[in-house]
Amino acid sequence: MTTINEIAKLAGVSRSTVSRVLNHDKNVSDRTRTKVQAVIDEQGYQPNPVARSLTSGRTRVLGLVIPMVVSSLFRDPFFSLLAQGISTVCTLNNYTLMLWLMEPNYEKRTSDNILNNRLIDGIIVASSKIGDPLIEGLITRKVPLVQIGRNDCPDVSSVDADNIHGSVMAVRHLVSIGKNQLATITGQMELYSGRDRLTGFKHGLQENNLPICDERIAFGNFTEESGYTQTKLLLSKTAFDGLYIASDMMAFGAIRAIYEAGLRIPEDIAIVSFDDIPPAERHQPPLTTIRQPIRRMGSIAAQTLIDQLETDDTATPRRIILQTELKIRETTIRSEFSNHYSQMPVRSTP
Amino acid sequence: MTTINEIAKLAGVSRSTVSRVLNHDKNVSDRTRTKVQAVIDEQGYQPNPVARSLTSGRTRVLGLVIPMVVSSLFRDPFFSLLAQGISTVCTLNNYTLMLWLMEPNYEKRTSDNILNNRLIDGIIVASSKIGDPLIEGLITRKVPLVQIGRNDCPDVSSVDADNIHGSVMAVRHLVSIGKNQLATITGQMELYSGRDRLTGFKHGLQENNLPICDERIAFGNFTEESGYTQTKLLLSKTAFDGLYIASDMMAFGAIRAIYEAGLRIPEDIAIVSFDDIPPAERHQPPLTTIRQPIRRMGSIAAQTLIDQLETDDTATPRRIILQTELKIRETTIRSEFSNHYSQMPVRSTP
DNA sequence: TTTCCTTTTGAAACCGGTTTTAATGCTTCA
DNA sequence: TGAAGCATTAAAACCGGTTTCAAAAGGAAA
Repeated sequence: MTTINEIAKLAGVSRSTVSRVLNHDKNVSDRTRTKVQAVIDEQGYQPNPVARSLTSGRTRVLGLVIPMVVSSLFRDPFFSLLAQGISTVCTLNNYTLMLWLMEPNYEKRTSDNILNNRLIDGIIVASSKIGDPLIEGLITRKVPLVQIGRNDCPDVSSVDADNIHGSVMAVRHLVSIGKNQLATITGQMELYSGRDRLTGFKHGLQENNLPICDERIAFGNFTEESGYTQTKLLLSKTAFDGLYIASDMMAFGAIRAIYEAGLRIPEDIAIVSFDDIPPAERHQPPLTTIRQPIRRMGSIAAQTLIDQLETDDTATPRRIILQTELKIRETTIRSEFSNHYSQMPVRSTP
Repeated sequence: MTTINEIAKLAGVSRSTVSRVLNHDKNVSDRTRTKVQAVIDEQGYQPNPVARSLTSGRTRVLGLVIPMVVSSLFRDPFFSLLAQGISTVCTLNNYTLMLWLMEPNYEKRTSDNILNNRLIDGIIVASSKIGDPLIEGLITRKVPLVQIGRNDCPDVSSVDADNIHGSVMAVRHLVSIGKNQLATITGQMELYSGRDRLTGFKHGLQENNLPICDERIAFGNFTEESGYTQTKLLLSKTAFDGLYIASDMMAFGAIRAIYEAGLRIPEDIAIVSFDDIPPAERHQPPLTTIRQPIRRMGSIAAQTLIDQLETDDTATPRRIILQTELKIRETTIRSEFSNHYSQMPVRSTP
């Protein structure tokens, strides 16, 4: 691999000069610059980023941590979309992305790896648990950090969707279509997104003078599976005509459970969920859901982090909250042309 | 951040000695070793990996490239599972993972970034297109490489599922349940996995003395969407009682199309797909599919690459082909207790 | 032509490690 | 007691860049 010394020799200058040309330093005469640049181009020379990093202290590498609290979480398109948003911004800014998937089995180990890794300029942590030691560690070590999802610590930058307001909108919508016995299935209570969506649900009930009944609150963990089982649980112990469920994935499970119970959607139970991942629209029936701009959250987080790094201002935290949007589809309002399953053959006798 | 010099000073030795202790060099007296180690532990000193890399030429970073030929591809759990497998092996071996998602819009740009990036010791490329210039570039630059998915070049290591044999099994199964008018929807022909599954399908037909009819071959691209549209296309132009479709995601689309056409599964059309991603089993109806061990492909690829790097033997390519398995579910054989949709309410009149 | 100032360039120091080479100290043995 | 041999350690060179500092070159003014 060619080094700066060889380029210097070929161009007949010192390596300081080559370095200046590489870094667009103005203290180089035009004649020298063109001469050196010609050699660089001819040799297809690229400076060694490791050597560069050693002096500059910068690597142009960002870290992305995705805790797989439940390993199946990553199957959820949420993280794919997030990664896409982040990756694109990195590419456009000539950064590269280092990925850590935190499997529960190796949580401690991965966490240590991340903390001891000095290759990254900054890090994005997606939906970490409340009080996650990794976050504490990153803060102590002053690693520039942007969290996806809100956090308590006001010193940390974060990008989040307005979970509370989104949830209020969900309740309003259910009320507006005449539902008044509302139940909810929450996400994980270890995540702010899980808590906030429950808080918003309660706000919504209060706002509409509806009672908050504990037996109409079931606790899920964002997985399809938990959506299914918690819906069954709710159905078994209480009556309700509207369900606010904290993620689309869980809604898929809920719909299964509701159909298996022989109930109609939305006539018997209307459902509003949260996320609006791509399959939400394709699903039968298509989900009414609170859309959060997942991919955009990723790109904004990356852009924020890069801005902080490039302006050398990692001290002042930036906290960004993105608005959500109610997407009305057929789990709350049956469209005129809707035909959930109506063309699907019902099984003849076994 | 503490450096080796400070440790040396504190321990009252030269930095060479500290370096020896760090690298478990035997030429250090026990007395000195304990003394130095004590200081290291006390200070919580970790050597700077960038500086280390500069001399060692190793970074302990692996690259992972996921071309998003269709941007929606990454929504497919295939890549999530693959990434999981790779990530776990990296963590266990103290490697870190650098991720590139190749968006079609920035393909050239990303490709250049990857090629000019000298931070990685080796790279794993997942389902690259046939003749992908990135691969050529990596080979020319002698970057240690493992491909997920087969390739023509015998010099490159690869990990692949046995697409051809798996497809033959699919046909055998369809024939075994009495189907003899078989159609197929292929994956992308730019991918070996797409081609091989078609090849296997044809082998299967020949083996069973069934004709190969061009109008029963439709060309998809692995997306749910293409599964839907290509199934409609097939239904419109030919009759068939068995469908071999090259991915689970496409099968989801195909099922939609078949139900919309008012046909029964598996009575009118039986379906075998490929992959066995997690939703395949949960789907209604659950998919009969050829299982490929996706996560394991990822971990084997990573382990192979790491082995090659650590044994300094990146010259001899290793080509690994993993066996597939037929998972029989309800898109080919209705179970006794099956109840596809039978409990789901059919829409009353609008 | 000389002087002074501004550009431009090269030499040297540095980033934080590893590795080679040379020096030191300690044993061992004649 | 002195020389040889070995284990241990320090000094120095190196990895491939950037940056500081000083020197050289060039140009303008006197």
